[in-house]
Amino acid sequence: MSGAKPSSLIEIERQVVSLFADGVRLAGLPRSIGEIYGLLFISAEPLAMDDLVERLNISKGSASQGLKLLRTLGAIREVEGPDVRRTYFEGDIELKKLVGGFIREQMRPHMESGKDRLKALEEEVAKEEDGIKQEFYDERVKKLERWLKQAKLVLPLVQRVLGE
Amino acid sequence: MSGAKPSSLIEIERQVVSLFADGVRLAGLPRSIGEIYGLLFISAEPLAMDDLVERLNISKGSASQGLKLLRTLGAIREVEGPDVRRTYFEGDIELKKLVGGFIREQMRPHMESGKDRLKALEEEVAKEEDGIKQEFYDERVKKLERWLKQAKLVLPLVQRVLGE
DNA sequence: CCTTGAGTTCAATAAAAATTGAACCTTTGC
DNA sequence: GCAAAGGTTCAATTTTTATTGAACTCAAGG
Repeated sequence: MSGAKPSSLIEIERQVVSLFADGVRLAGLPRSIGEIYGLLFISAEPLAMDDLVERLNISKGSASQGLKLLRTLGAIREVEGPDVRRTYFEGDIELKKLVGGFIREQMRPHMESGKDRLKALEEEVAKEEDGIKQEFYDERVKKLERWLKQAKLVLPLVQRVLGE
Repeated sequence: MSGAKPSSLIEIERQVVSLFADGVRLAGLPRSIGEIYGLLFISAEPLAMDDLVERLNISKGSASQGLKLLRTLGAIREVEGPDVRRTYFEGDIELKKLVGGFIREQMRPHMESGKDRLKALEEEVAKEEDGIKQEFYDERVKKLERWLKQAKLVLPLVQRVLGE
């Protein structure tokens, strides 16, 4: 009953956590991911999983999975902390890196599979007997291929612009 | 029992519909939106709501709501069709316009509200008594403001690049 | 080796989001 | 002015997604 637990959040933290919780939704990520990143972002000291569980009122499971995803995105980093038994984390606050990780992990895979599916579609169009229809379908598939190419062009550009 | 209903989709249509159904998820939109847009995209003739309901096996409600959203995004266009009583639609196939509509309708509003929330956060930080902490929080808030500015910078750039 | 605590996994559950369908407008043709 | 058809709305339901929590692994200390 001695060390007062610094549980729950102060108003500033609450606002930042909520801001990120909503923010990540726009990237299709679950709320808890945003909460975890948000608290790490606004914390001067690195935090261990237990801190996140306690202060955000989330389960050990959520915290563990959230930290895993954030690590693969390169959004957080493992650092040393007061207790050598624990793994501590701090947020990476370079927008470029966050966006880069998101593009690499969440967007590229979709685009790759899209490429394959377009290929299959092309083959299907080749089978079409009606010449008029075939030409129309072919035009549309070409349009899709152009879209994919443009998307591939834009992503690195975005990353470059975010690199200050 | 005379006019055979051209219900369900041919393989090419099925693939395109499925491609868009998955594709729009990455923009956080519901599957049915992608299906509707996909079928319009791959149809040479404009379609009315009833056609979508029948061929995609979705409810009138979904079709109506889906068409509404796609119209506000500027992704589809109302056109004349064989039956004067009905409203027919065709897909707009300019990527620039699709992305533009998405940015305008789905991203800008979030960014606007983000601006307000950052303002509120700034005020909260101003109340912080501990000077050291205040400086740290202030730095982070400034970082967030820079992020927002960069996002505002990138969006028009993306739109411009997609303009061929 | 046995205990303790950090961290992971995953089936069960809760929460959120999309979809349905029936009731309700609205316009048109008679 | 009313029947019929296109279209919309929204509460109820289904489906999907996120979260929990209990059982587990693993490493370190005694």
